[in-house]
Amino acid sequence: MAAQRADTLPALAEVFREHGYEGASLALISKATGLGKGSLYNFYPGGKAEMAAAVLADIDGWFETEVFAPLLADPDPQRAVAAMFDAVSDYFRSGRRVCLVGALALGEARDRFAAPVRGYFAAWIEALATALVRSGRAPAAAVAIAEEAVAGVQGAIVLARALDRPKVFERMIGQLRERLDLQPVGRPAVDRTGETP
Amino acid sequence: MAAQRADTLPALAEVFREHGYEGASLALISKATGLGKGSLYNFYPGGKAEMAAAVLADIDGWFETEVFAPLLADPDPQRAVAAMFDAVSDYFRSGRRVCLVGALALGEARDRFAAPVRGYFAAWIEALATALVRSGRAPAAAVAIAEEAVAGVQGAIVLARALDRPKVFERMIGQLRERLDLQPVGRPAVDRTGETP
DNA sequence: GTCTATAGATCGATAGAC
DNA sequence: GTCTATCGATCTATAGAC
Repeated sequence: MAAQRADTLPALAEVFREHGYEGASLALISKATGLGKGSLYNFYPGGKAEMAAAVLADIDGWFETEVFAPLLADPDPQRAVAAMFDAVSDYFRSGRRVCLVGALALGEARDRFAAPVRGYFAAWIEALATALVRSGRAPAAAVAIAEEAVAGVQGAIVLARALDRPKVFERMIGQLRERLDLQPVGRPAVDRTGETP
Repeated sequence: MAAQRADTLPALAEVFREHGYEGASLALISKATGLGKGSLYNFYPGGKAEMAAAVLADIDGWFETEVFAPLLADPDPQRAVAAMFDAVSDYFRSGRRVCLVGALALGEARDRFAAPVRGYFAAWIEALATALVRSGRAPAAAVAIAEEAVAGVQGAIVLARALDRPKVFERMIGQLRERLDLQPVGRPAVDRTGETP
């Protein structure tokens, strides 16, 4: 059914997001991927830890190309920042979808994945701060604002899930947009369920 | 060793914070509390679920009396909001200590504790919004700002832990203080390790 | 490459002595 | 009230047939 290891990543990511690292048992993973344990260990000899690491790398790669790279390279940094908010709002399904990286940072397996977790957030903050500097902000202020925005996204996910109100996520993203002096670009909020990592 | 069930709550809370709900095995809990499984089931016949529920109730009670009530009742609402930031900064150990309620909202056991998790955040937002209204804000704006502040605290914890930089937490709390037009009251940052839930 | 069967450890929970 | 012993279930991981 799964010709390559990469084909299993979306299902794997969903299981880890929904159940956490400890809660994602091989039985759940087997059901979600449609693969027996033997097949899973064929793709991931390192077992569950390697599966989670592969998912993290996949997520990091997606953000790298879809979010961080445009922030660093788009000739119009303001537009790049606006596109970032569109992308994260889509990616996190208006807060209905958990950020696996953030959940791992809070959760039980924190030490095990400390390096990739730190790298993800550091790259995000650095890319956003770079865009803010290119749009005219002072470097020190840019970093502070970037940290505030990235943390704001994470906090919005926590709060929207805790209250079970996706509108809270949307409202907070809107507030962050305003604080970064941007308007939504109005990209259609297409449903991309299962498409992105 | 533990004369009453309440005596076990601090150790229980720490285990759940450090390992999450699924990761907090009875073996870990037994070691942290110094009690055998038999004693634990004597205090908590419902097992691990009842232990976590008791911890959540304890945390909620602490915030209710130490944070929410002053926000609602302090004759000087500005001072109450400033005291709130002092209290949460102490409580979360500058981001070194995870918010168990937030972690549960993101994590595996989300559905099981949905009601107390929602109640905690709803009470916090309502109390903060009330204080903001009493200090002169429009009701609608007060709720939006309160949500932003509560989510900001949660995001600050995620980011500070992910980056392993407590200073990030402190800086973000400072930004939130400014946004709510407040100055730190300069209460000494005493170490209260193990004292609060 | 995928499966079933199973090992070995650990899980939550219970029973019963003291 | 606290302990030890233990149950049955579930866990991760492996072995080996196909």
